[in-house]
Amino acid sequence: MNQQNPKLTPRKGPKRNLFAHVVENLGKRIVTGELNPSVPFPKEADLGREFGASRSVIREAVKALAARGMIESQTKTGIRVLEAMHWNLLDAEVLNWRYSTMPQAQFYGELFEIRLMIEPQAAAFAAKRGTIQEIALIGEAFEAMTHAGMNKVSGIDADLLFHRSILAASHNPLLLQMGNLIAVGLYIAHKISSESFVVFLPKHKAVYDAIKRRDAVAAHDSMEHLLSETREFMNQHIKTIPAHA
Amino acid sequence: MNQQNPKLTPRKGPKRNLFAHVVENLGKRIVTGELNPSVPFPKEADLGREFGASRSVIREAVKALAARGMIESQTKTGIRVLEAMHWNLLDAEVLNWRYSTMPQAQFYGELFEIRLMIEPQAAAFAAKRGTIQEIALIGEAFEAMTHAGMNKVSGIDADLLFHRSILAASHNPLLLQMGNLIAVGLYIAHKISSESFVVFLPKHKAVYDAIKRRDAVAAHDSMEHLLSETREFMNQHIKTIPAHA
DNA sequence: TATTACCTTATTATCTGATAATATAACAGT
DNA sequence: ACTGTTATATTATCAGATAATAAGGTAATA
Repeated sequence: MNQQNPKLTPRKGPKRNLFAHVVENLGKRIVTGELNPSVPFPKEADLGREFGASRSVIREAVKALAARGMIESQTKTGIRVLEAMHWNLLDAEVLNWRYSTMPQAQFYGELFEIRLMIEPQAAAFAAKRGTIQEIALIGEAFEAMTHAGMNKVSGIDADLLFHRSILAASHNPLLLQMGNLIAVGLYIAHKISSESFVVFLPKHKAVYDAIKRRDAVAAHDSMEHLLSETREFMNQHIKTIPAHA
Repeated sequence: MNQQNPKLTPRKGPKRNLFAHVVENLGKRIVTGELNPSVPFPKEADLGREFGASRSVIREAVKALAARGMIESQTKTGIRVLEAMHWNLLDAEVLNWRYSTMPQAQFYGELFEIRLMIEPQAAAFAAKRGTIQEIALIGEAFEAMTHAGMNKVSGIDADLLFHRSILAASHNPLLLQMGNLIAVGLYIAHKISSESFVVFLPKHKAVYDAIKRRDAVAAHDSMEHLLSETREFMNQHIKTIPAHA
């Protein structure tokens, strides 16, 4: 009965998906530190008033954030933000919230540090353990990259698929979790420089070839090389880009 | 009004925390594959009947699982389980569900592969970037380990704190996420062999000393050594243990 | 036959207004 | 100062609505 008035929310306002809107709004406020463990968190009733949402929606949103380790809710005590060390930073949404509220270079730096720890070893595992079918999927992703040309979206998709296929071929389910991280990384990379993945096609091929011929050491090193070069390339371009949207 | 009857749930039954019980029950059924993308997921109404819970509780539980990437819910379509690649496997709860429903050795193997990728480099970063205060915390955690003696719980706590402090000193927030993974790993390790962390005290000290003297290479190598030795030790003991509880 | 437009329906999304449980705070008694 | 009791604010759960939406069926049309 509250937010329905079209004059109050004339356009662009969160019409449907109230739940998602509340989650995103609170999530972003938490990652920016506007809501933090030290300040009192709004009560369910306050949130309902603020968003013009019923208590059900608010409670569901609170549970969704709690499942990501960002808040905790207790009878009588109310809701409170947890320390950042408890957050599920590899969750796709949390990654996006952080990305959209952090200095681009810093976020990108964090991302690549992890990728450099994970992906070379994952490539080595893929070379050692990947089935023929799994390795064929890596090849298909590479083919898709070559055919994407300058098409940005399909380029990102293919690039992401390439890296995800390697994680899948490594036969460690925990590694697949890193896919989200790579996805955000690629999104940023292509935003910074759309031709980046064309430039690095040969280096992707080197990784694929190494995996295909079961050369774990070469797979490791070529992946490490690809990532280092990409990071270097981005560091040179990132300063030319103003603060992102 | 349904499950309240004390005769139906005489003891041990999920009296309070209905929400947590539903989340855990569904979560475990999903990780075991009993509920998977191919089979139709129960509707909200069915779940409410099964758990003797109101729709509110069911919906909140669904949102909590959806936030972990395990299910998706859509009007008219209903709920469906997502492919495992979308799950937040590093979430503390998901880790526990998987641990309690997987062969111990396999789970432990997955875990240590990741730890070996992450922690040596994290130790190197800690040596390079850690503040004096952060490194002091690592030292305190080590002291706590030495004083824990054979006290299992405080030993695990101190051990976990030791590794977490190193992650924190690495100054990459994404690495802190790995803390959950280490926590489960330590829990299993001490279950397999309670004296393990006494045996490895000197190797922990080596890591701490290297970080304290800002020797990144030594920090990396000593952490790698500690983890490799621990894994080896566990592999020798793990077969003597029957399937866990 | 194939395609499009419309209608029906099952299911989740949201709202409203209750009662119950519980942790903090205030208070009283020693 | 300490300990036990009571009040109160807040979340937890319940119950029963209406609204929105996507899937499937049906009919009109080319």
